[in-house]
Amino acid sequence: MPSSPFFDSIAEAHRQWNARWPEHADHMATVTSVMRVQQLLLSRIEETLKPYGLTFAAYEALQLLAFARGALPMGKMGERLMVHPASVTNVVTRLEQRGLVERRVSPDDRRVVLARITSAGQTLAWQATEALNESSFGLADLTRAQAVETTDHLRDVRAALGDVHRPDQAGTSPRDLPVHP
Amino acid sequence: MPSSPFFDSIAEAHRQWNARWPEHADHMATVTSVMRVQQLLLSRIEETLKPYGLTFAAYEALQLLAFARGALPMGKMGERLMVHPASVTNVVTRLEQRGLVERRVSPDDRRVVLARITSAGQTLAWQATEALNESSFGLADLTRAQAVETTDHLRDVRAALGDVHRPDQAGTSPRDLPVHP
DNA sequence: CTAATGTCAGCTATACTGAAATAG
DNA sequence: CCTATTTCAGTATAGCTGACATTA
Repeated sequence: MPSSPFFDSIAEAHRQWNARWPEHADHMATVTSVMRVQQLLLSRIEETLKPYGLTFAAYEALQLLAFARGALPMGKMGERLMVHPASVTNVVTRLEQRGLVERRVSPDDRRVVLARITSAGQTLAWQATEALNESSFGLADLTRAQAVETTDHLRDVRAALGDVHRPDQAGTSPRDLPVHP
Repeated sequence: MPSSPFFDSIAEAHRQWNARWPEHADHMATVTSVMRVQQLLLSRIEETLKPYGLTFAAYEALQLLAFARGALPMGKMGERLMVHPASVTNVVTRLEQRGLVERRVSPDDRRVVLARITSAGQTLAWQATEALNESSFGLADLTRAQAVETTDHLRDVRAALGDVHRPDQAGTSPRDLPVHP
């Protein structure tokens, strides 16, 4: 919760940075803004998900399987979600204990464990998604135009972070998944 | 449609959402973008901070005290950092054990505990800040103009989240800077 | 043989809850 | 008596490391 309604702590931090390190203040402010928005959004989203017993990480894993046709290898889930392999084991185990997901060994490669969503999991994923959609993922006060613009700018940022290639530069350089360096 | 080896998982998610819940796909994409950027940035930043033995949360607390003239009440730190009071106790205790921060009871209100940075803490905070500035907080590939634009858009988002009230205030984003180097 | 996949134990850190202690 | 501030114990989760078994 914000301390004072008319005090923007990020603007304040930008001022202080600008007085000392003016070359770096703008990038600092961008990073701080991202962190703050993420914190606020995560808080709202987890509040929305709480009735379904899901954290956002658990929801992301479940929704990934809900969209997937058939089963996904654990490793593939880690790539898509950009989380550590051990974290995939962790979250899938908890979903499995609740009967939302099933594990089975791949017949093609017996090292591989496939995760598949159950019908109970599909039902819960659908309900949780409905709730998130109803709340506009916490951004109900943002117009769709603002949402699109923000996503576009964040695509530039993701491009600078190597997460995506700009639409105007097709297939030029490598992509490695920054999961664990 | 050729399945490009460089596919944007956020664009992919937006496409899937749009096929099912077109009213909500744009907001979903914004939230997913914020989460992804935060994840990538945090990873880079914590890598930069690792030589100093600081997590990003610990750095934020230390830097808050480095900017503060004198001491800050624990509760005030929690407000500024937007973290739970128990988390403030947690991080300050760890900083105190390393001699970077000192606690003392406020003479004005003996319920209040004041935290003050030590000279060792000031030195470490300065070094860590230098390292972060040098790395442009992980955003070296982003121009300053892009950084400013992104911060501006995220201010709209923060306004929609109640984090700031008047987005049209001047002085927070220097628009008189060169647009492109 | 080496490499890949997933799991496990163990560690650290964050974040919250509810109770308690102290002080205003 | 009531409220405010901080701490503490306990719980849950996230994320990582290193070791390991299994299999390709």
